[in-house]
Amino acid sequence: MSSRSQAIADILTRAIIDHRLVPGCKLGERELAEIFGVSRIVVRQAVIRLADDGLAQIERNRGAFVAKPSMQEAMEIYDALTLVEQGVAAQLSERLGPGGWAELRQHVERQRQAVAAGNNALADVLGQEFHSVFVRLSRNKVMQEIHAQLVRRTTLLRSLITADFDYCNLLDDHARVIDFLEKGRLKKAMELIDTHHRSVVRGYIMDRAVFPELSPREALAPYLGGEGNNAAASSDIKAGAERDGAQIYAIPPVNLRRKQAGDP
Amino acid sequence: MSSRSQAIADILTRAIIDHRLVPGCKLGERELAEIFGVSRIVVRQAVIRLADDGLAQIERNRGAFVAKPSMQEAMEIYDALTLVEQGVAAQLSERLGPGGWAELRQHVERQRQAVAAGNNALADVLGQEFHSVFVRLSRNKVMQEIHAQLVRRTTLLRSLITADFDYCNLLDDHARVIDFLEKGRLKKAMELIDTHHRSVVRGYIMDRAVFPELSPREALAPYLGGEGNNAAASSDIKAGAERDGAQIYAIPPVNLRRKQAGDP
DNA sequence: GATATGAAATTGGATAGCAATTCCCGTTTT
DNA sequence: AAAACGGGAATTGCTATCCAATTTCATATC
Repeated sequence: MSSRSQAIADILTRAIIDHRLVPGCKLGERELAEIFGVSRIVVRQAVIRLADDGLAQIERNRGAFVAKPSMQEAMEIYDALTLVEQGVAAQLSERLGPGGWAELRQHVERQRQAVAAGNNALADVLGQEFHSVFVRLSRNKVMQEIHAQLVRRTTLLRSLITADFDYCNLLDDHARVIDFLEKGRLKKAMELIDTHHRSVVRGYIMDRAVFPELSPREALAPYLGGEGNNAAASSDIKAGAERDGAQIYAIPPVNLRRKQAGDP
Repeated sequence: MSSRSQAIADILTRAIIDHRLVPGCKLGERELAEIFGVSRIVVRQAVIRLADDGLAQIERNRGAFVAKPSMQEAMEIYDALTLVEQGVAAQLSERLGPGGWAELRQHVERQRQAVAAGNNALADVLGQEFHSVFVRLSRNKVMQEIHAQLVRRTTLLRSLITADFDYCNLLDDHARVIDFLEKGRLKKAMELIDTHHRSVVRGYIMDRAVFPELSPREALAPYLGGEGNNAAASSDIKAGAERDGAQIYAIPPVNLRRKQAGDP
């Protein structure tokens, strides 16, 4: 099925979006090869995949590092995500059948229950999944893959900021988008998608990095042994015992929106 | 700047979108390694890149082949392309300044001259380039990269079909899109983008291959300038007449996903 | 203290080789 | 004779080791 380098690329991707490997973290070939018990070449192939996905960056003769996106790039990613989801919304508003709307509502309901149960980690995962389900209903695999990549990159961005999400509010957005779309109020839905993402980015501006830096060996340990896929179960990471020396990657509080530099 | 495998991936990409390597063509590791004078490992890394781009497919223990997209996938690619360009159109209709509109019109004018001169090859290249310029004006690098990949895949599709394009007609579409957008008639413009792409797909009849099948050695010969690994030398194989621009190629000859370090 | 220098570490790549899988073709069986 | 079978031949996935180029860091020198 999947080659070994693909498997390793998947694990690294998982570790990155789980915030176990934080931006800037060195991905040394020799070290990773030892951790995974493979040769360096396999690791290199995996890292190339990550770089093509925008999750790592390779500097010649220096090695690979978990990508550290700039604020500019962060906004571009969210703009692209908005563009894609607005487009999908336009398609769904014309094409989606009752079953599709039901699936979306069911997903929102599951997230609502998670919030009610106080399971914020699960709610967070479901909140992200909603967008993927949304795009999946377009039945366009190419679009799905593009969207999935963008989502991975937004997840990476969360390592750089403290997100203080208001789950209820975002959840409400999801439900309202469904309502608007099913009633054919496409324009309203698209506006809401835009403001939804903007509100997420606004949460990003807040302040400082909170995820502790782990060594790759520590970070990857959970993915190696019994293959226990407890991503959703793993509760929040302790923010307090953070290494002081870690360079804080503060995102300057810039105005978010579309006013670009060369805007006439 | 770029590693060896990246350079080879670029050449292979170029050869594929130039229709010198046709879908289904075997990309044997040993053969390519011999052609490029590198080891198999470098070739494999390059081929993995192509596969991630959707330009090749790798079958375990069988090897890599130039991708042979299905009709379903072809439609999905064009749907995705339509979605992206409609979204960009919506952004540009609000944001783009006079300089941007002028650049677009200038591009159309150049293509018109090419058509008038009977240089169909150049007109074809310029026609594709228009879409890239269009997206570039959104000033969103992430979006540009997504779009560029989609364009590469549509170019691949042309190896599979008998296309007899009406350049004048498509050219006219470009001009009309600009007109609509500049006048704020966004909806009209978006409809036109849709029908524009649909008219291209309609020309696609995936019955027979129209491009002759070359052996990889023959196909790649033109890109191997004098033993040096100068990938840039391969830029003007087909659009040889067009050297003035030098700023952007019809299809980005490199995979732009890797971020360059000196990004201001 | 600032700079030049050299050793250590790391990456990019080459080569040889091995196990596994698939392909091909001749042989055997029905 | 046609189908089933089986054993190389070829190819891929991967390992191990080695080498060159580059970066980095520590030391020596001015």
